[in-house]
Amino acid sequence: MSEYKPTDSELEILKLLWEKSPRTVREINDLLNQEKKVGYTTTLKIMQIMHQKGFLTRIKQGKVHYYTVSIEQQKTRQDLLDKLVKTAFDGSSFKLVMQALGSGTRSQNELNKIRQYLDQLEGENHD
Amino acid sequence: MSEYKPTDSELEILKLLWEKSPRTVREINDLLNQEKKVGYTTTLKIMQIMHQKGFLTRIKQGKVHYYTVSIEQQKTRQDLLDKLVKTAFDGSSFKLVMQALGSGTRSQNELNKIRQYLDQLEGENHD
DNA sequence: TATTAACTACGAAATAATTCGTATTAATTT
DNA sequence: AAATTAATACGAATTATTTCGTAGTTAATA
Repeated sequence: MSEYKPTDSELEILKLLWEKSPRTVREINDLLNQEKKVGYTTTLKIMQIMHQKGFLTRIKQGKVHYYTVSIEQQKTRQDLLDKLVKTAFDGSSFKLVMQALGSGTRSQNELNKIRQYLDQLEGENHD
Repeated sequence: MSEYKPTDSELEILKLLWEKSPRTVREINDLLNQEKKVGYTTTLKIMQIMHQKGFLTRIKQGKVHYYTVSIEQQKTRQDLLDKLVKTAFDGSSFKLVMQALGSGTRSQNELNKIRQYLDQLEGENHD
């Protein structure tokens, strides 16, 4: 039940690897540079640290390393949500949901999907 | 439309000041120390920085400063949510809501309040 | 008024995250 | 096989945050 709290830079890399794994440092760095200027060795270093933290696995092929993400996106998202709930929403995920619903217009479709999900949750509760 | 991104320590202090303002550094530090050990000058320094950043206003009375929080809890929460949506939920607050709903059992009452709110949002959309 | 107690200001150490330069190593090309 | 290219490893500089010691100031008290 360990908790994944990647930093912002790590999250940018995780995002790309959840999209597609494995990738090399070169590939990740090229993708990152479509957004902002960042040196190759910077990306390398961060990926090495992530590997050390167990966020990534890697295999060597020739001289390059192929990195694969080893933590689940869903679990990581949950950990980040939990942290936010705890630090900024008095520990109440209900409050967080209400606030999140309030921001941004939502399509009919989304609203319905949320309703469906609520029904489903209610069904589960009634055991 | 400036964005409030308080650090974790700052958030702990903001929380106490949203609960009740104004308060002195001494009061805040005492409250913090109910949770964890933290030196007086540490708290002082952070509150000084928060003041400098415009998160807090203060008035001097005798030799003590009375600090008041000057940023809205709601807006701060929204900024933190927006950041999380952007960095970890592909920019989709819908995804965040769905995930947040999934975690933790919710009371009938909460479920109903969420439904009510959805209806309200739908009403607004239909104008 | 002198001493003490409590506060603020400020600089700097400690910690964490990011960035990058340089040395080294491995593969490819000439 | 020598030179070039492209990768990794690693240490150190940079930046941000947190922590705290010390000096100085203000107010209360002896």
